[in-house]
Amino acid sequence: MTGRVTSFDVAEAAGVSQSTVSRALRGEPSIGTETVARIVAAAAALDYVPSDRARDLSRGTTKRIAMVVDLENPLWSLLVGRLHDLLADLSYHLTLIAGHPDSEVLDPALLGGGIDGVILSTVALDSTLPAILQRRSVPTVLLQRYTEGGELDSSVADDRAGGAASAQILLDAGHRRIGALLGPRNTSTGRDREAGFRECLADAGIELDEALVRMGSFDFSHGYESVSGLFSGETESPTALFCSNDSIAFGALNRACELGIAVPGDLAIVGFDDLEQASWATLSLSTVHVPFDDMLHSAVTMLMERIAGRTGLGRRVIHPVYPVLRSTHGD
Amino acid sequence: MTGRVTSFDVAEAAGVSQSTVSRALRGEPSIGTETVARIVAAAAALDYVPSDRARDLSRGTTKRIAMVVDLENPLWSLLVGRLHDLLADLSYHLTLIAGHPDSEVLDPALLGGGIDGVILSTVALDSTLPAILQRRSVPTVLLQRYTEGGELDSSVADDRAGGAASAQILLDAGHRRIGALLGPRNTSTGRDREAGFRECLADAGIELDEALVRMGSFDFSHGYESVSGLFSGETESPTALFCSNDSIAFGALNRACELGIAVPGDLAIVGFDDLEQASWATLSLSTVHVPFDDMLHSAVTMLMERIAGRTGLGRRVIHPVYPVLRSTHGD
DNA sequence: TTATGTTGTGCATACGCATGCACGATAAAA
DNA sequence: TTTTATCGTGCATGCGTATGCACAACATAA
Repeated sequence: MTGRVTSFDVAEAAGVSQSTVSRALRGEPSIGTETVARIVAAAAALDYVPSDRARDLSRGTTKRIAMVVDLENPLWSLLVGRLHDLLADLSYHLTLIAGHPDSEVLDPALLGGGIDGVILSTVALDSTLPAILQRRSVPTVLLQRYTEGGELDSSVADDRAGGAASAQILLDAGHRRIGALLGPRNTSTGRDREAGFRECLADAGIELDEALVRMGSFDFSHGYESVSGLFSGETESPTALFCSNDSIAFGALNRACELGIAVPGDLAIVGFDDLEQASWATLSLSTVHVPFDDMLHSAVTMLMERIAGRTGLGRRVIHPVYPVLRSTHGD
Repeated sequence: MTGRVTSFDVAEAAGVSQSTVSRALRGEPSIGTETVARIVAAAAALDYVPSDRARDLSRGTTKRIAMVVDLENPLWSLLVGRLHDLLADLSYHLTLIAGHPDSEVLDPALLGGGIDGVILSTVALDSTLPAILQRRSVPTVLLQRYTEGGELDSSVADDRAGGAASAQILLDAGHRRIGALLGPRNTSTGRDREAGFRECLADAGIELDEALVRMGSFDFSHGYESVSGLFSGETESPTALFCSNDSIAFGALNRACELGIAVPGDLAIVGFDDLEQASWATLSLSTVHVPFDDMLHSAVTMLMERIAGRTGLGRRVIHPVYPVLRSTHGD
């Protein structure tokens, strides 16, 4: 069906053997110049296209990387887009696989040898996936989150420092009654950003009112609904809100807008990630910049090393973050 | 490397032949219940995982679909995310391939039989890709745009009607001096949306001032920069702006915000696509809703039919669109 | 002239699962 | 008891490319 024409057909047309065709078309230097020319001509004439399936089986490699992403989290598109380009430069293709931090469904495609490596960006702290992949010797890198047992390479942001930086922004702006819309504690990003945030407040001697803290997923609706709750009049509302990521912050921001809560006048908001939209004038979100490009770059580098055969314990690359002051933090 | 353990090993452990293992594990009914049990046990004991590579070669199929997307256009993430889920339900995986409407680079992966089908969402009207894929009998569907020669199935929106609807929104709001930030004319979306828009204005007897028309790509910066240009004071500015998609509209909206141009007071804006963010209170973009879910659904349906062997001329499914009035159109 | 390289090709086989066909065994029908 | 199904398995081969090894042809050195 696919490649009706095989290398055997080309071989016959060119009057050589199949192996010679294979070598010639892949540019092996051992084939005579004239022979190559003849083979190339024959291949062109026959409209020959090598079978990827056969090549994959024969070479034991597929030049394909799987990325496990959380499709609920808008962040994935940012990561995937750039990753695609990075991999394309290395002649790899990208296959998408959905994964939620909670559901531990292991896509069989990850173990069947249909891919050369995996990039995990949705793992929970106690995820079992990493261990499985490792046992099966599937080259794997953790992208944005890490797990408890540090057996795998990981490329992450300095979430703790970022959480602290975020708190500092609000403190510097004079806020004392600060709320927090946090991400899941079973993710390193959720946990560390929270830890950094709390630490900074504690260092400043500010007590965090737990009534102003909301746990939720890393998405728009968490921010949206939390603001509804915090401003329902049942308790005294915060003057500032730390959000564990920009999506949450956008949700908060928009709900505040709907409720007529002035930002940052009545409510300051800081996010985390520095998504593209954060810089839009209409939103102008103060946030913490996460260097996704750098993170992706080292993730890919480490993955390639693993594919090339590097062994040994996991390496953890932590990328620095920095605050970006725009309009929503007050001051 | 990958699956050190093969079906031969399982066969030996279970005391049967390799072919029986293959049949048993795939649930062929012809294998005795007890034998199956023995094989399953052996497979589990040996930690056997079938080789996807070998299966692909042998079956002549890969259960993998490639989607060609334009990574510059934010729309792709919306499409890809949902497509992934639709395909997952059918046990297919999604592989991403970058493509620009202009550059006609044909990724060799599309022809090598490494995928079972292709969804093209970035084609230009005169693209040669469709013809190539068709000649090679690669099941293919055009997603959001179509091409001149209607040989392939396509699932698109009623862009012409949408363009008209958009113009009507602005006319109804009383605008007469209307500008337009259009997408590329070598795409069906760009051309048809423009055509519908112009047609509607013409029907209403309104003349479009070509000085207020800007052509560009379907992205944020087109909108952003065009507003800079239109309000540089060199010519009389428009009171309303038709944008060929939401990304352009967001660019326009944000630039207007920066320049202190009130929307919709000084400038009305309508977009096209109805991206998620359009509904955010902070943006509240009036736009034309495109039913991406429906479009994806029929695209996938048609693709599966082609993979199943349907032949014949291309079918074109046109999905209706409708205006969504929010806050930016004036009124 | 014999020994010693080079260079260019072909042969044979590996890769690991899927599957058409044949066959032995047990059961049902004659 | 012989015939005809039915069921369960194994054998052999296909899928199409990659590659180790052998070898012939021709060149260079001794």
